[in-house]
Amino acid sequence: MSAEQGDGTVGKALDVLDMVAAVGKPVRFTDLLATADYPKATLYRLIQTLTHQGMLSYDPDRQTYALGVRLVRLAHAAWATSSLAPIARPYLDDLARETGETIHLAQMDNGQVLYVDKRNASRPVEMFSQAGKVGPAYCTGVGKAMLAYLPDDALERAIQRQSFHRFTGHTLDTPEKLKAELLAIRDRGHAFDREEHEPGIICCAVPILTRTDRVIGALSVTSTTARTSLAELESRAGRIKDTAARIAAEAESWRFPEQA
Amino acid sequence: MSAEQGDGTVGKALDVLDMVAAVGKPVRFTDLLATADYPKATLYRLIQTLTHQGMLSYDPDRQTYALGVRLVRLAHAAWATSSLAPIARPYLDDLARETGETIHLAQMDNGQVLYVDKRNASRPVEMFSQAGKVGPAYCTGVGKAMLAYLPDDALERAIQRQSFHRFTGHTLDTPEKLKAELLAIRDRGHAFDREEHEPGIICCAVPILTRTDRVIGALSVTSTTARTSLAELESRAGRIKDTAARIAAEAESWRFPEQA
DNA sequence: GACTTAGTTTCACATAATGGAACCTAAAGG
DNA sequence: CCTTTAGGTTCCATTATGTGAAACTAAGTC
Repeated sequence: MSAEQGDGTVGKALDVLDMVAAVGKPVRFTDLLATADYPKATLYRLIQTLTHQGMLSYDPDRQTYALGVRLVRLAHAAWATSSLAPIARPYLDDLARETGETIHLAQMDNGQVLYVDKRNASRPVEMFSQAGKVGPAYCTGVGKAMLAYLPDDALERAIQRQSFHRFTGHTLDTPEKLKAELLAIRDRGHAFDREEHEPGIICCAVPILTRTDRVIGALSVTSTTARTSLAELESRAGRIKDTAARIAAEAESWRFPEQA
Repeated sequence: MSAEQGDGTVGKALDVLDMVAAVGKPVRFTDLLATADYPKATLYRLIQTLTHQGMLSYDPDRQTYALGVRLVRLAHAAWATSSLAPIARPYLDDLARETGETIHLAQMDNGQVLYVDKRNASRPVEMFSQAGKVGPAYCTGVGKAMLAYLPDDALERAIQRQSFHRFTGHTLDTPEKLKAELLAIRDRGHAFDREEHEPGIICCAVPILTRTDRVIGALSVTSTTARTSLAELESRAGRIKDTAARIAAEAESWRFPEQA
């Protein structure tokens, strides 16, 4: 939530956006001033610029700032541009229909898991209300699936900077346990979440890999211990892997259409 | 598509994002260099910064840049922060179910219409694939509904800078015709789109207004001339207005909960 | 009418962005 | 095999841009 102090002015501006995003509702100038430790004038100009650029919107009645419409436009493009999300859409639909379970599509975002899309057993797409969330990598099915297939150096870095929090009694809470688990995952080709993040919630996840074995995402089928056993979920593993492979294939052919 | 040359570095950086967004698929450095007229080194650093900040993602295999995940996170927050979209969601569902027609939720974005959410008669939410688009204000139902309730000065400005393009034979193509139409809309409380933007497409739209009559969005029921007549659509007007009023009420109470 | 509190502007100053040019590659051409 | 070209990256003197303390204004309080 605090300033990352990244690259120059642009970094600061994006910082401000993050702060506004973090609050989750329209903020007054002063609120931001309190959160950010930028001097008043600096923050002021930053906000002015962002507002001017359409990244923030200003409500003159209430004197509040909120994230602007330009973001929505950009995000729309991001979604469309992403090789993964739009391609995966119909596959997620199928998988959700077949399994009757909750489906997650995730990508790696700087050491964390970003849920990119979701299908809910009961309700249809909840884009933007459920997707877009981030979560820890080391204790979610999709997170572990992606970690397991990271190149060694990237994995090492990811593990080193990871801080472990025991969400439940099952959470893997040391680098060693995690590494052992990742090896096992690589071995069998799919990951489980055995109530490691939330009690009662289990899942089976597979990585989505390019031909060169680069991780571009992960796919999971999630359920509750009440509804489904881990063994039942594992019986789906083949089907999930198949789906992941199809998505990967299509993503690649779409993304690199020019090659012979 | 070309550089807007706005405020300083941040403006340029956002410009770059727009350019990447405009292409709609991963771009190489050179592609951008051709589009932007920034010097090589400048653009390079800009891109580096954006990549570093997670606003762009870099594919080292293909040496291409795409819009980054941070954008998705921010957009998620924008959606949640928006007083309108998340609140309107269930109402859109209801309206879609009742009418069996396509429903649009729109907001004003700097003189243009931004579609924020959509329900399709047949298919469920298509968030991000359909919403997020922008369109002209003067020849869409939602656009005119919002224009009609703008304060006089803002309206005047909006009309002045508007350039009129005749999309169909029915498009209102002069400021005068538009003004007359807007008065009529204000009079009856709802707007029509009489195939003004796309042939065969008609709609009935109402503005979403705060207690102080500020426009915060618009809501429309869209159909085709083949399916539905304008009169039939108008018969829904009361129902749509009612929905708009409920959305407005909830948006306000949520946004300004502190008042007595 | 003095006294906070919130937002906006100023201006001397220094950082951070600029961009021409040089420098790396790696692949294409002779 | 050596050259050329094109794509990509780094340098560095120059200066435009952004900085932030402080001054200022406009509303609320007491």
